[in-house]
Amino acid sequence: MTTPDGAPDPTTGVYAISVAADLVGTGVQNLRAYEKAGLVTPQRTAGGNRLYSQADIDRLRQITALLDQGLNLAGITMVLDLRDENHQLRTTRTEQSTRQRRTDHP
DNA sequence: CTTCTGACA
DNA sequence: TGTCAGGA
Repeated sequence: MTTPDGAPDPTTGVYAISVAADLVGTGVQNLRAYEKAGLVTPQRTAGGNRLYSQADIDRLRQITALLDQGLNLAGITMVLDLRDENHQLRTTRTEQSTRQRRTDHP
């Protein structure tokens, strides 16, 4: 089930674990370890194969970057959680504030 | 491709 | 603790 280098499967639009691994620059075993730690949650095929989307690849890149900076998996979990949480808060807040600004200064 | 297990810095 | 290697 090997996919061509760097190219996502056209039918599924996602990467196999092997291409995701050397795309990020690590082994497949580590990616499973990251999933076990809850750092990434790739979808699964009917056969049980992991399907890494482009968003998952970006997430994996952030993980390795944070890993190089000396954080452990627990720390990275907090960072990514806070990052998602803050993103939600920011988007809702900017929507409200723009709505507020329009009413304050028409 | 999957899971599990053991070993190393 | 995270990473890597081998085998089912």
